[in-house]
Amino acid sequence: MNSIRLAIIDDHQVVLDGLQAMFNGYPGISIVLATTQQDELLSHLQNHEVDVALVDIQMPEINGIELCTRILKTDNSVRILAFSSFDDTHFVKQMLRKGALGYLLKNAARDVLIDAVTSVSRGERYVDEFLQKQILDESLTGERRSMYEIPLTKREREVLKLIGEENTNQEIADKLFLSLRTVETHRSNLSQKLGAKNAVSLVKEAIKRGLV
Amino acid sequence: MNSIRLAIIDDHQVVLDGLQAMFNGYPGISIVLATTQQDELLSHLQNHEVDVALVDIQMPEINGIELCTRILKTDNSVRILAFSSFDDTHFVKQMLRKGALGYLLKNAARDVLIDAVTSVSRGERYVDEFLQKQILDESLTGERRSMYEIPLTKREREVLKLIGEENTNQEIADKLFLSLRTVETHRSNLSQKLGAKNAVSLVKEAIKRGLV
DNA sequence: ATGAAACTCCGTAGTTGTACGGAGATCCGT
DNA sequence: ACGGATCTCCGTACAACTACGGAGTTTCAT
Repeated sequence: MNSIRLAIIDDHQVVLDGLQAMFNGYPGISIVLATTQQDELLSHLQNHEVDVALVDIQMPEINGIELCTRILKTDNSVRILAFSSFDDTHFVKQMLRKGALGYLLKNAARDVLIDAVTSVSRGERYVDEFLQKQILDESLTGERRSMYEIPLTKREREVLKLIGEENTNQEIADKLFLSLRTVETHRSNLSQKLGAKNAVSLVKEAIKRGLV
Repeated sequence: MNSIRLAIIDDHQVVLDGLQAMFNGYPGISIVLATTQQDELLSHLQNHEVDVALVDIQMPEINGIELCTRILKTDNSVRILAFSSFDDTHFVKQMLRKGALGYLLKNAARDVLIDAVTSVSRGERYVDEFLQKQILDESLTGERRSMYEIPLTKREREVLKLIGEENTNQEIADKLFLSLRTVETHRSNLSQKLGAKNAVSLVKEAIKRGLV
């Protein structure tokens, strides 16, 4: 049985080393690439076979979902295992929909890591136990959807973004070619959806959602 | 020559493993503790000698500066090496003032890590090269101080914090036993100091400063 | 003990955002 | 082709914040 060819990308050298160390004594997995550069990963994928890519999805300047897409565009046979300390369930679902086959939290222990990589290499979905439970809970209660998940319309997101960028309603109206009143409506809808008390809550939401 | 007794705290297991791996082949440093729990670190310090503590200063629920203080309160002979991916120079300075002897970025390579731990163990300050340069630049130009650094008075910080927590001026006045007008004054001073256009800018600042 | 900085408070006016509630136009999926 | 969601716009009244500018009182370091 061949060992699993694993490529790793993370912007922190220690994490790369930590992972190498973790997999070192384990023959079933061999690390074929460990890098901090997304270009390096992509070009590697063009020239070499890789079974699993362990991807840190919260790197500066790079959007995790975007990176996921690019990886699959380069080689759609790679199984992606997302690696993050971001535990918002909605984000997890997003990643899984965008092509990741697994989602692991950074505080995972060695055994879990090996287990996850192995599962994913076989084409099986693997989601961190904690998150699984979380998602299940949310599905059951139906109600406990994270703030994050409250769906906003495209327009609302645009407006929220501009609010976060310190525009007044009038400025937003000008930029989006809307009437002031329309912007006010969107804003009011946003406030209601997000349970926001005032501009401050809205900004915080905008930041949470990565709009700012 | 005895090897340096190093304690590590970080909330991610991989990072702990990565660090252990990095120091493994190096006899000059021996890791006496690697934990994700702050309590564990503190109780260890009470019963054992530790030369250097490598501290992840951005852990959930725990404020880096606060942790620093606690460590030194437990054993003020420990040399603290802050370990973070947060590269705001003002924050770095804060940490160094609050008792950390070194500040290292998480993307540091093995050699740098060893160098840093060794220096710090000798009581020498160690600051990440990139940050050193940054700080120097800022000192020279005098002007490029990060927004972060604009000094706020205690009251102003209190007010800014409450603004960030979604209070209206009236609510802030009530909580601090001030007149509404006073709060308005503070707010106006804050806006001026921070070049804030509106509430939104203020919140962003509050977040940057870790007040929220 | 003296002065600078910080903290406190106020008046007046004007701008911006919030809270109601109503309504036509458009897009999109079954 | 129909219905629901979305997007657009408006009236009115009120709440919250901003922009000026002025001034007395602590507090604290030299």
